[in-house]
Amino acid sequence: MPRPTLRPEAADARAQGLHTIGEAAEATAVSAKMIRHYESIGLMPTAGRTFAGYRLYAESDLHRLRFIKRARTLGFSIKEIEQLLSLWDDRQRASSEVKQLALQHARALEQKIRDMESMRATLTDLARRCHGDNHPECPILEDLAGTSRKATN
Amino acid sequence: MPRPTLRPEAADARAQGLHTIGEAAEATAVSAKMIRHYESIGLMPTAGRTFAGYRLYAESDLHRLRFIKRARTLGFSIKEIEQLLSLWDDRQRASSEVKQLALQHARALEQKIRDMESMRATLTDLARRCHGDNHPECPILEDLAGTSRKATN
DNA sequence: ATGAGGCTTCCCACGGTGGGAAGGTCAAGC
DNA sequence: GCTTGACCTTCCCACCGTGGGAAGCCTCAT
Repeated sequence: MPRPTLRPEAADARAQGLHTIGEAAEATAVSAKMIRHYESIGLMPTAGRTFAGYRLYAESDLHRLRFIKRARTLGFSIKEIEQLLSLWDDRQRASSEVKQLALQHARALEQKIRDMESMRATLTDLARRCHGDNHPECPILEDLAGTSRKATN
Repeated sequence: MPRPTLRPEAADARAQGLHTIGEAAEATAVSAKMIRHYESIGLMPTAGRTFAGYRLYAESDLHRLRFIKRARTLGFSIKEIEQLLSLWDDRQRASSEVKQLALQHARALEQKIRDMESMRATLTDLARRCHGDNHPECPILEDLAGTSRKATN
């Protein structure tokens, strides 16, 4: 995704509606650190620069950053976001691939949720059976040590 | 948690019921790699060695490794496991601290579960509304791009 | 004695994010 | 004009937990 490197003066940049990385960060809730990172891994196109070397961002870049932010919030991995972005860039493509990605991710989430729910249930059960007083006996430690007779999961 | 460094011959070690790291790994489902790692970060005591430098593990070590394994399975972090182990080592201590740790961890899990459940719901909703056919319009991409009118979360 | 397979240490990778140092630049105020 | 402070740049390091792999010993069975 190469893009011509612009090298306007800073003042010109403002006039053209371009934003510095700090402004882009504020506008998209993606830290400047992460914006540079996304550029370095190719998730964002190589940013244009002022003569002084400051990165410049147009509205379309902010749009893309918000897309990434939203996808991260939904738990998509960087790899998955790469795919989503390429599908987004290529509007011609059928939506079935996108749906596929979304459902696959939803299934992965379901699995994780089940795992964590199981952990949570075990923990609250153990905690319920633990007096939590001065007595040394504690079902939680017993479970972890494998010395309790009734395993809870 | 220093422990006298034993330096028996390998044959002696077997006779004393000691295990190599590979045997310990198999017996506890903790990889040899991770056992060394846990030693390096102080979660496991410095292992005794044969003259040849091989690490040796007694039953109590396997016990501790199983404890760690179980706690990791329950999603405790290394830091939390450190605390749990110190509570375990010091049986005198009241069980209230353990209960505290368990409940705290359970609450953290609940939060994560809620977050992931929210993501999952959004994704399945978007997928449901996506035709998944050859048409380019796709609510999923629209949501990510922020162009859809009804946000789903 | 040889070879397979275990063990040792050491370094590197992942994903995703943050911290911080050292240095250049911009805009505002005097 | 010059200083000051906020911003930008690059670069390296950290976290957590785990795995991969290289190079070099060690042990045991044949």
